[in-house]
Amino acid sequence: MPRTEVFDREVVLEKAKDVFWLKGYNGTSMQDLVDATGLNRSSIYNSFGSKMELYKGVLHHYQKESGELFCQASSKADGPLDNIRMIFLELLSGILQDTEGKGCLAINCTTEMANRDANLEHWVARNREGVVEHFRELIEAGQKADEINKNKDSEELAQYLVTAFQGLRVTGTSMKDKKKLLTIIDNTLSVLH
Amino acid sequence: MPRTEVFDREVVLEKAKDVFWLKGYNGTSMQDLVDATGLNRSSIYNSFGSKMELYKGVLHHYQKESGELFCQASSKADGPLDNIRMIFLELLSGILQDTEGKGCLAINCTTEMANRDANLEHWVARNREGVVEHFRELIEAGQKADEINKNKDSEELAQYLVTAFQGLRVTGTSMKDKKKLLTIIDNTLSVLH
DNA sequence: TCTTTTTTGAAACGATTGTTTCAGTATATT
DNA sequence: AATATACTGAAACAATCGTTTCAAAAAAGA
Repeated sequence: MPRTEVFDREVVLEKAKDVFWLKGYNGTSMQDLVDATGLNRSSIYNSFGSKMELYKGVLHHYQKESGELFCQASSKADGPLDNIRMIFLELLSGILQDTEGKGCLAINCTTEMANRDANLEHWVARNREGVVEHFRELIEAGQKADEINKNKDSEELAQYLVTAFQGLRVTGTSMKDKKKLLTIIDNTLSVLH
Repeated sequence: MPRTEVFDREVVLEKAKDVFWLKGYNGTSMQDLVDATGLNRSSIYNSFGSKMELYKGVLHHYQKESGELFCQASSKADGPLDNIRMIFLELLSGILQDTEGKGCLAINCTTEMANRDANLEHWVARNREGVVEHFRELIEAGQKADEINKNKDSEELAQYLVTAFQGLRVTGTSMKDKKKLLTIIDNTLSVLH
């Protein structure tokens, strides 16, 4: 009976994501989204409701695929500690490739929007907790494998690593010296020993 | 002959700062600035030129007074290493007092605007360099006083500390657990030993 | 007090904001 | 092929955007 959606929802979210990522929520106009997605205004409202709902859809989509960085790191890594190092090296690679200065969508959302919308605030907090847990598991595995100091609390170390991770992402926006960024990573990871 | 300005430029910048800080550049309207400063629209344009020029004036004003945190830390500190710790504790205090979730104006500018305006990009980079230098001086003093590991490069440690500082500020926006934030600081500073 | 200079207030500017409307088109099922 | 459904396109919505305009008001020096 009904006509089916002619566009791929995931592809649209991907394209919308790029715009929000580059320009931020308030810096992105509906016209920007129309241009970027190729959809008509009414189609966007028909399928996503509003600009804010589209933004939240983009964040949800981003969260699903943000595990990619961790998968990539995991596949290249030799053991838990090296896995953690690889995560930071993947971040470094992302920073150096980020010629547009888009930064991190989650951090951009944190600094721009989290204090204006309770839903976004919760999303940011939960997203962070997910990364903390991933780090914690890697740290505990590293402690079992005697690669990481067993006297240190894995939760505390994980909180520390996520903070360092976010800091590196912010630093990488205004400072793209590879050598300096590498020494920052080395110093960061030295806490695990 | 001329009529003098009836308002205090610094006070206006201070009030405008609060709005930009809370809502971001794109999230702040000219009407918001009129309401917050109490000035008339034409007075703002007469004295500051445009919204963007006012924003840059606010950043300049912010930079001048941002040294306050470091002064406060310095006055309370007992030696260079303790000074560094005090800087992080002052940041922690600021995070816990920041009930509106304003975050850090410099970081907000970095993530929202630095990739859209070359002037702001340079401001962010120079602002960061200033903090790096302050940390480097404290580190070198700490090394001379045998409080900080002399085998580590002071510039590299300073870069690391600034990154950690920025990370803590971002983390503090979505996670306000004082105990956890304190252990993050402890882990961060353990690199200096 | 008169003159000169600048700020002030209010209104209006065109452009753009996010959103809605609706007639027309396209498609999957009956 | 007919029908039912919902997507598409273009125009228009009121509201707000950043900015400009200009006459009136205010204050310092003459």
